[in-house]
Amino acid sequence: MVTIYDIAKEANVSPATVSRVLNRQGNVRTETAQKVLRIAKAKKYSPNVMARSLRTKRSNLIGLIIPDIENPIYPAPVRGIQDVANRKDYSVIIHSTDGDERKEIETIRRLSAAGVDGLIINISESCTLLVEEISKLRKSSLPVVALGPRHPELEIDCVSVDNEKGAYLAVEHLLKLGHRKIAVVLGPKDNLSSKERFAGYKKAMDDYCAPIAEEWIYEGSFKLGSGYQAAKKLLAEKKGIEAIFCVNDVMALGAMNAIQEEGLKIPEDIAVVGFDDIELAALSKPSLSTVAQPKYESGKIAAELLFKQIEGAQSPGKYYSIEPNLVVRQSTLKVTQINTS
Amino acid sequence: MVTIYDIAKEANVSPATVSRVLNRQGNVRTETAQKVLRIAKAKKYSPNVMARSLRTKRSNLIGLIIPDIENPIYPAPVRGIQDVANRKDYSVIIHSTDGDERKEIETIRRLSAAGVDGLIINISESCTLLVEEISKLRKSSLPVVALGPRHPELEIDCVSVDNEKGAYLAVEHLLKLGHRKIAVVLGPKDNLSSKERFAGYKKAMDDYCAPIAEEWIYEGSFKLGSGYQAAKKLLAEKKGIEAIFCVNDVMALGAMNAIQEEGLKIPEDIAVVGFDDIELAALSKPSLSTVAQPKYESGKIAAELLFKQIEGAQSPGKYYSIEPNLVVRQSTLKVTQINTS
DNA sequence: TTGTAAGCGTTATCAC
DNA sequence: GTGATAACGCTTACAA
Repeated sequence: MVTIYDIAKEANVSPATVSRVLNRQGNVRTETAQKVLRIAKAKKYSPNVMARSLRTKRSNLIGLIIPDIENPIYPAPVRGIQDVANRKDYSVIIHSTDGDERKEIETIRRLSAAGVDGLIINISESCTLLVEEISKLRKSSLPVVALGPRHPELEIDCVSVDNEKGAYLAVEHLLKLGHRKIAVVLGPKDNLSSKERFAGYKKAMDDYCAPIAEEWIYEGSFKLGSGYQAAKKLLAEKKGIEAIFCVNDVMALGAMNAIQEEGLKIPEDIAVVGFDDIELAALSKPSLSTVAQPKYESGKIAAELLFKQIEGAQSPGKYYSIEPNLVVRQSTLKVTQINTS
Repeated sequence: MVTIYDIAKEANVSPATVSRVLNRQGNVRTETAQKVLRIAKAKKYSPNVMARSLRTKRSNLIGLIIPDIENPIYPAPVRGIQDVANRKDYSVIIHSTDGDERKEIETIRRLSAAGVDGLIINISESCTLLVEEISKLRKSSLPVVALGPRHPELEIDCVSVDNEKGAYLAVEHLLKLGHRKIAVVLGPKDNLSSKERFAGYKKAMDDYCAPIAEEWIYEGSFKLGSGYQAAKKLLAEKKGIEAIFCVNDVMALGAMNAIQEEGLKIPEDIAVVGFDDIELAALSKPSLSTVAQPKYESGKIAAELLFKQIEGAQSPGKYYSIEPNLVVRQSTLKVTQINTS
């Protein structure tokens, strides 16, 4: 490994000067600077990042904590984060914690000990210990931003899609199509996104004076199978349901499978709408109406907020809400529209 | 920040002793050790990783370079790598380089300068500069393993699915079903996986004495649209094709869309088989027969190989081939089988 | 069993 | 403009 001392010796200058040149701090004669640069290049010098970090307290690393990179909603925001980080000469360390609070806390500690310059965390459930841990980070003045639903007690920058509004759009769409008996398939009960989306469902139903029956509400797990189960159960009970709003696409796909297995037609017999707009949604038969959220964008914005903090800005714990938009496809077309499309 | 000096002072011992305790090196009286541990805990000491790395030349970081985390074939191996790394108290830095050789080389340099203890690289195309760069790493004795197709000139550990065999299985399956005129939709022409899969196609055709026509070979881009285009073209030319083998599922899905648009039935009129077994494959209508590869596993194995090197094993540039397996679904059922299933 | 002290490769504060 | 030199926080011979 070649150090600034090696270069200094060869250039007949002090290591300090070499450092100054390499960091373009000025205050060096152009001649000397060029000599140093030339030698550094010849010797293929590359700075020791560890040593530099030790001195400067900057690692050019940011940490990212998500539940699971295998969940198809994460790769896009991750890529958004990578892109802005890499452009700033930063690398990103990614941990999948399965939304397990203990793992999350452990990872937070590990990463802050590793000296990351900032942290982006996706909080899926509201856990008190986790919230405490994050508050500690804030106090230690490590830049942090939350990606995903905001936790009410957490005073940190947060970027998330407006889940309530998205759900409202989806359900309103069903209502406008003339449906009244609209079932809803939720995620795990502590899940923040699910809660927000459920709130949107209720608001839309209220606004359109559609009564909500307890028996239309099904608590799922975000997984394909649970959407399938939900639809099977809902149909078996013969509640006369006209449409189903699933709080994510994966469950909606499962539900569609179940509905078709029962010999019913979508959307003629039952309309289905999801949430997320995963790639699959456009390709299923029928294609799935859903709520799209700019996922890459949300990662990008989160990273930009983080870098603002890293570069010294005070973070007021602002909430950046991303506008969702409704994507109408075949799973909710009016019957009369079907032949036309 | 609390350092070992703070603890040393409070415990009336030397920093060296604190270090010994914290690293459980033994040679410390149990009493002293316990006192140190207690104080460290009370003061919420956590070691400065930068300083430690500077001394030990170990960062507990590994780097991972892939084309694009948004490509659905990567999250699973990534997760496999994360899991084995995290269990060993390592974190993983992930870069998406879009398979751009310049970015790849830049990232390799950045990561090795950052002091990662090892590198896992997914090489999708065979670029001479990249190969050179990787050889350099090997010479500098940085542990490296390749994930994905092996580059012939590269003497490094490599784990990849046996693409040729997988393709062979897929095409053999079609042949056994009685098809002879089997078209193939390839990826970009320099892509290594695509080449290997094409080789499997040819071998199977040869083995079953099925002639191959130049006009059945279509060069795609791995993207949905290119599968669609391919099928449209193949059908328009009326070559009497009976089946299509697409070297990845995404193109196969596109092809199925096109076939159905042309009013043809799958598999009655045309059979389709893909490669990858992405989640979508099971859910499409009809569901897609394809070649599955244990993706999570492959990441896991790659990481395990890397850690063997990190822990001191010599790497002989071994090639670990992962067995693919054929998944038969509706897109290739014999007509007579369809009603039964 | 414990302490002293010399680095690891930088950066940054002084002087000159 | 440039050069000593003292950190940064840790590990590890070598002494004691």
